[in-house]
Amino acid sequence: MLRNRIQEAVEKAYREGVAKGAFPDVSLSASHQVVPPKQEVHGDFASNLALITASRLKRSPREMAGCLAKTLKSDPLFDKIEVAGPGFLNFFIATTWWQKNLRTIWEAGDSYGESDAGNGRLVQLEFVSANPTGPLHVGHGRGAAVGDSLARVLKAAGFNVEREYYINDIGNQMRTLGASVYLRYLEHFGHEVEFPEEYYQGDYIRDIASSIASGEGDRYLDMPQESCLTFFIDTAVKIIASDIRKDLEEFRVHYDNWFSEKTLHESGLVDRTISELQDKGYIFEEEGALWFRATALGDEKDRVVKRSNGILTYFASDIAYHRHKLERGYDLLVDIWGADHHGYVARVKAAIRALGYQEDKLHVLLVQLVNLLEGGKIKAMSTRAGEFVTLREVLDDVGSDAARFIFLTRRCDSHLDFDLDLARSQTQENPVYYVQYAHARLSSVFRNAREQGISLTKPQDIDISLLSTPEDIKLLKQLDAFPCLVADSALALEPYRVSYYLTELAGQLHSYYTRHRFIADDEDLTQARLLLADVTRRIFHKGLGLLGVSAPEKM
RNA sequence: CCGCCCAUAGCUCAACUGGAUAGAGCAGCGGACUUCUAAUCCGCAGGCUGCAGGUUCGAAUCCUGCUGGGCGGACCA
Repeated sequence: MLRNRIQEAVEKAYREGVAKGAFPDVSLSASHQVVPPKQEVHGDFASNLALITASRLKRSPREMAGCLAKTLKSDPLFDKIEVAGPGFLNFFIATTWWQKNLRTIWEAGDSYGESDAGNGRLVQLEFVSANPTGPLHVGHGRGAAVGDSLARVLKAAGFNVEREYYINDIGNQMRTLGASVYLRYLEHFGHEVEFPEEYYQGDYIRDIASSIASGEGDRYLDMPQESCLTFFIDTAVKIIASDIRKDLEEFRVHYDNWFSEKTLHESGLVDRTISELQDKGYIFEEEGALWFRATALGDEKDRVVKRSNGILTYFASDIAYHRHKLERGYDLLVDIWGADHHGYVARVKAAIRALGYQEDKLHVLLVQLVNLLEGGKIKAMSTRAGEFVTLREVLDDVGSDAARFIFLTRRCDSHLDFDLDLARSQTQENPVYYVQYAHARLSSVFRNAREQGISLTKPQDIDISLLSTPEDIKLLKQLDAFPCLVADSALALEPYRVSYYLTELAGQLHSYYTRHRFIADDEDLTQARLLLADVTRRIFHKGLGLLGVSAPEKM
C-alpha cells in the first residue's frame, strides 16, 4: 500500500525536522491525510500535514511544506515533489514504480487486497434479525446485503468476524403468530372464525395452517386453543425461520450463529441481569413496574423492563442479550438496524454503560428504509396487513447479483429507491452488468489467448516498461489503490465503497479495452498486457466477491 | 410539541469524513463495430450543493436559525 508508505515517510520527515529543531514538536492528529488529489495535475498523492500543523506552530504552511519537501526529495520513489496551493505537498510517483508494482501485485495472488488493518480484532456483526413472524421483505434484504458484505470486507481487512442472527422467538407476538395459525387451521376444516385485524393477515399463515393440517390431521380441532398454542407457535416459527434461512442462503448470506431469545430467559440471564442492575441502582420501581434509569446515562426517558403485569419487555431481553455478547469478549459489536429503530440506540447504549462497558463497544449502523418502485410508482408495504414485497419475490424477479449490487451502491444512511424495472433490465442502465462485463471481457481475452496457444510467462521475464501509455498508468494506479480501499471501507464500516471502486475500475478497463488490444501483434507487448489483464481480472473477482456478487466468465 | 436521519445536475447517487476547479451512471444530443464480447467506448450539454448567517488558511461537509421530506417519541414490538 503505497499511501501508507508515503504517510510514514512524511511523518518521519516531520519528526526529523523536530529533532533538528527546525520546528517545535506538536502531536500529529489523526487528521493528517495522504490521499490522491481530485485533480491529476496535483500529483498522485497529497499530504496536508503542513496545513494542519502550521497554525499551531505559528508558521507559514508553505514554508513548512518546503522544509518537508527538501527532506523527502532523496527518496527515489518520487519523481517530483511540489509545494502547492496553501501548503499541500504533492507527490509524483515514478512511472517505473507503478510498473514494478504490477509484479508485486501479481505475486500476492488471490490474497491481494487483504491487509492487517484490523489487527485481528474480533468483531461481531448482528444483522437482519427479523422476527420469525413472516417472510423477509425487501428492507431486510438491504440489511442482509450490507451486513454480509461488511463481514466480508472486515475479514479481508484483517478482522476476525462473526455473523449472528438474533431470533425473537418468545413474547407477545409469538402468541399472536400461533393464534393466527390456529384460526386459519380451524378455517381449513370449514369452521367459521372471526379473524382479528391485529393478527397476521398474510397468505403464508394459511400455508402453514394447511401444512399442519396435512401433517397432523384434525387432531387439534377439539382441543382448546390454550393447550395447543405452544404447538402452533413452535411449528410456525420452525417453518418461518427455515424459510428465512433459505432466502438468506439464496441471497448468499451466511451466519455463524443463530441466537435464540428464548434461551436468554431459560438460562435466567434476563432476571439475573436486571437484579444486578438493581443492585447498582439503575433499576427503580414505579406504579408497579420496574424501570431502567436510562436518563442517568444519556437517554431521554427511563424505560420499562418489567411491566406491572409481571411480563418482561423486549428491552429487558435486549439488555441481557448485549450483556451476553459483551461477555463473549468481542472487541467490537456492530448492530445493523432499520432506521425506524433509531430511537433504540440511546437506550441500548445506556444499558451497555450501566453494565460497566464503554458505550463505543457497540456501533449501531442504521440502514434507511427501501422504497420499492415499479412503473415509477412506490409500492406500499405493511407487514401486518400482509401487503409487502418479499425478498424472495425480488430475488426471483431480478436475481441475487442485481439486488445485492443495488443495495450496496448507496451509503446505508441514505434512503434507497429500489427500481424494479431497472434491476430487472438486462441491458445498459443496469450498473451490475457494467462491472461483471469487465470481468467477462477479461476472461474472454484469456480464452482467446489460450486458443492461439499464448500463455502468460513468468512475470520476471516480462518487459513491464512496455506498459507506458496514459491508460496503462491510470490502470496501474487504480490497481494499487485496492488494498487501501478495502481497509478504509472496513474501518469506516462502509462496504458500499467497494462497489464504487469497482465501477471506476470497470470504466478504466472498458476504456482501455477499446483503445488497446491485449493480444497484440508484438509478443512482448502481449505478455505485458496479459499480465495487466490477469491482475485486473483477479481484482474484479475479489472485489465482486466482497460484495457477494458473482464474477461471470461469460455474459 | 420533542428527538434522530436526509436535502448535491431533469432522475438515482458520489465526493476518501474539513482540502485545491463538486464527480459518475441513467435520461437528452452527436459520433465509433470486416480486428481479443458494442451489456462497450469517445464527445457535447447539464450546478448559487434547499435558504440565511457563523467558525478558519479552506465548508457540500462543522455550529446556529429557518424551509421541505422520511422516521421515531406507549407499562407495543
